[in-house]
Amino acid sequence: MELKKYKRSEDYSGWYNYIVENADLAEHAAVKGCMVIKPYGFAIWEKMQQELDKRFKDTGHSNAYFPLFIPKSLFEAEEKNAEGFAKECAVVTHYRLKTDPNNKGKLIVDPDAKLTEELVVRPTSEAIIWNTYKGWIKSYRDLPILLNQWANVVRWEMRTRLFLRTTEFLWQEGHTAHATSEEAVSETKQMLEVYADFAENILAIPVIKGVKSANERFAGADDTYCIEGMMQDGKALQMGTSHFLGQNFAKAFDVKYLNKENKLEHVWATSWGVSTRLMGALIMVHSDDDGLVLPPKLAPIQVVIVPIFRSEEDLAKITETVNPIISQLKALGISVKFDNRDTQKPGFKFAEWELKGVPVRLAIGPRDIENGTIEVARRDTKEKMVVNLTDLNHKVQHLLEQIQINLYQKAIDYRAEKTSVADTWEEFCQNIEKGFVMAHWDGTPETEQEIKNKTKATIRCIPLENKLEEGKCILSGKPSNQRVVFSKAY
RNA sequence: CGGGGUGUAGCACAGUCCGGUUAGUGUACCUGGUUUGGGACCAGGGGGUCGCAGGUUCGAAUCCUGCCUCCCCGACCA
Repeated sequence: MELKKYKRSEDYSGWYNYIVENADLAEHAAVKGCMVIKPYGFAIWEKMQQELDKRFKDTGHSNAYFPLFIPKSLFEAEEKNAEGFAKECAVVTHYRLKTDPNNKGKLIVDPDAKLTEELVVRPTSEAIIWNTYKGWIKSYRDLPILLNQWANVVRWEMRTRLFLRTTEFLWQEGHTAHATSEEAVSETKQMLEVYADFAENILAIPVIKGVKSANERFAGADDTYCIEGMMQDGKALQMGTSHFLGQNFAKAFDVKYLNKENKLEHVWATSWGVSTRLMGALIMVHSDDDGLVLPPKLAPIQVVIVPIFRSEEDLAKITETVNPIISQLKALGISVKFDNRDTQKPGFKFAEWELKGVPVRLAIGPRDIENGTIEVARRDTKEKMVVNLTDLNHKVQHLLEQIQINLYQKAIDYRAEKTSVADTWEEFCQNIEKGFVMAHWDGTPETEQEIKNKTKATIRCIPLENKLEEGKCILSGKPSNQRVVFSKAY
């Protein structure tokens, strides 16, 4: 373990990388653009999965699994989708290697093992799934289909960052099929609500729910809904999307059903996903110069107990006191780690568990044993207090709830502080450097592109439940009836 | 793909310009001792094809050529 080196305020991306690597979340792999998610990081992802999966099941979805490879002819069926992803697809062209006759001990691709049809490594699964749905759907009685899959996908991005954008990443993708447009739209919105609820109540990250402009829409969708969060550098991060796909994929894959009137109709579709990018959001929203700060609901270890001892006898006494505490906390559903290593000093352990973001730390030594007390420290505010052992269970339980709430509140306050309203172009240019700017827009892709060229800011979304008001576009001056969220984004 | 860096012990780096003992420092690791309420101290020790491949030279971490990695900035990013 080395001493901390990066400050959030001075070198944001250095700070971010430092936390990812030193909190044992992930590291760069031997493959360009890919990462190894380490056990501690993966434990957090598993908690996210559990929370999300429960919500998917509660809203009637089941899990399934589709292939990693998509034949090129299927992939290209939905034209816009194919076009949108074409330039970042990994493609399998051969299925065999052989020893190099000219270079002993080396392998070459066997030219005789060329595939007759190339396979696209999925960047998203609409194509393979809708090709499958074609065989499953004949009648309105077969609908809706409500599926989700947990999978890896590959998108050959030019530039990658741990968790935020990696060549291979883990995600879930929901793919549903419906008899009517209304039903599909309502599914799209329902899943957006699920994501928002998860983000705010579990990740403790406030999000803006909205619709994407045409420029930012998913390739192949009629509408893309999203949740957008603000990071501690004022930039936006798209944290989840839910797409209303209309009948685009049904038409591309010829998926029709007979309705009650015995007429053939194309099926309506949605898809929705969140990825390991959420790990990045979690880090960037809550953490500080001492390391990771985890919301209690996602912390693999919620409480760490650090004994302070000189001798074996001291430790034995402490262990005797601590054991019942551990059982009691565990009985309350709290995950506890007793760090009784005798190879590290307490100060070292304090720093290490702070770096790893454990929400609550308990320290207990001979002094406490004598007084029947224990020291309780919270990660988010660094406050310490000494409490009686008799009060401990409730105290800890309460504290975990408080930390969860406090992290959310801090994030929402920060966002409010960094969000401004702009009515002139000058104001806009000034404020966009700080964070979100609410401004009028004339609704055209050209204007949005122009603003992006000039400022690097994009429309993150048109907020749902937006209040309507008359105004003039920040750039073109043309009339507009609502403000949209502008920001620089990851 | 363009610009800028970078690659030397697990990690962070010095040494490279100007070639020349046995490649060094901090940290981590191992052993022993003293320590332990905020990242301990002392002593001893182990660990290196100096990114890879060629070349120049009596001699290369250092000079030359080619290739590659990773990072940062940009373009790209459903």
